[in-house]
Amino acid sequence: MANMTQDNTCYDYCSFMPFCADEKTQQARLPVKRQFHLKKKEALDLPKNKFQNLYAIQNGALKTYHIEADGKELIRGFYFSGEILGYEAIYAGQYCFSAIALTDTIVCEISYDSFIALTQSKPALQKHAMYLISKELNTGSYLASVTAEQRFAAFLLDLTVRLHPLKPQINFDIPMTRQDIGNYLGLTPETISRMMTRLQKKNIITIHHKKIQITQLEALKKIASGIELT
Amino acid sequence: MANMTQDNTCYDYCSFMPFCADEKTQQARLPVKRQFHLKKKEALDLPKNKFQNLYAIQNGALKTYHIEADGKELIRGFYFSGEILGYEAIYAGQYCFSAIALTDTIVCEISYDSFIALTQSKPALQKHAMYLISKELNTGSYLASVTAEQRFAAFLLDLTVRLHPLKPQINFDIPMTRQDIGNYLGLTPETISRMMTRLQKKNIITIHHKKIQITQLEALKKIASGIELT
DNA sequence: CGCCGTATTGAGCGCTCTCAAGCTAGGTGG
DNA sequence: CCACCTAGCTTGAGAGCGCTCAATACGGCG
Repeated sequence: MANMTQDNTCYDYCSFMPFCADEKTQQARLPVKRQFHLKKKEALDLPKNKFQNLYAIQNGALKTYHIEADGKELIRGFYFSGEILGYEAIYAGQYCFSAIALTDTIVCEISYDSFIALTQSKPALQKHAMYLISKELNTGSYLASVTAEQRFAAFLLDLTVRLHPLKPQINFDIPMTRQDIGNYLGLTPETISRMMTRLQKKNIITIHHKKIQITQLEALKKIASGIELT
Repeated sequence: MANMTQDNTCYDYCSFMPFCADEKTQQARLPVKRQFHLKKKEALDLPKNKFQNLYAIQNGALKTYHIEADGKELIRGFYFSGEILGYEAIYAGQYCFSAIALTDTIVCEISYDSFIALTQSKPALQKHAMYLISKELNTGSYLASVTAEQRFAAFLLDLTVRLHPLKPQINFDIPMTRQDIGNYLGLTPETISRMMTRLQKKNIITIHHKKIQITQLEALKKIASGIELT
């Protein structure tokens, strides 16, 4: 059962659970090949030059990135508890990115072939698979927003939902650095810092280091959607 | 056979062909519900509030967009011959965007349920389906590029491949307006125009209105990847 | 306690936007 | 067939947002 760690700590939610456990029998259906317990800043060991596994983040947070021709790191995305990493690699047939844990993280390795075989047997599971990958097509749509404030506000809203899939939280720890946020949003860490101060001065959020509280959720949504309050 | 129009004009390629015709028997497998012959600027009729079809662009070009809270149009993507529109809507259960033809375009409407049923029967087809949707996850990755010149160069390279899937072309007609390109890349039409003149002055491309020729492909790739030549 | 990665804040610059004016091409109607 | 008309494109000048560079402060970890 993928949402149960080896030390029997039970986590609430994994989008991959329908593939791992039968609703009635609670029997495992999709075997977890390996389970990684990554420390903060530890890299996820992805096979070179061949795609063969999907990775379910059971608990924690990861970033994926790759190094550009000019040597700069480019962050492609963040993955949190219950999310699946690896769909992008199906097309290329290999993982054209690296992944690093942002906090201590538990990851389940799942064979893509067994995954396909399992969805073959159950139409409902295949629909769920399509649902999950379609969901990923919709992530990061706010990267198209124009201003830095808009993009950053949308990013915070994204975190409220994705860090706690079962119940959105307005109080949480930001797991990544200002640099990572900036890289992902196409901004500099200085700009992220300035946006934090600006939103705090507007009494929309409260920030202490990694801890953030959203005090005016609706105002934040308005900023994210481009409706500025003067 | 989905890559054959009603007037018997045969087009070279459609990524959905494996679903429509059996390689050996050439028999139709996935029925095309409706075929739309859209004139330039004509909207594709998408069902409201329910997702139930995928749309294969048999020939032509479309843009998808949606209207932001502040009333502005935001272009989400372009779709060309052989590409499939609709995967993003699986997640939300509805089409949260509109689609408009950029040129005269032929579109095949395919039932999502029959599509799922067909992939159930053939593992190879399901893998192909996953391959196609994974491909879409990788589109537009260059939107993260920093400078306007980089993004525009990458956009041109994208067009060389996607406008002619069988054989990349360095001579082609740009099907969309400067405004559409700018909107998609997060730039203004003026900036697009300026980038065109700049690349032309560098003797990397030649542009006359909609007609473009890429005269130095490698130089364009270098610009797209951030390696500037001084 | 001291170190180093991370974060904040400020000053000045540059890329892209905004606004505006002219230009081009294609379509329409007389 | 031509004059007009309009949407789209080009080009220029000035403004502003976010970047660069730099100095300082903070905090986790040994």
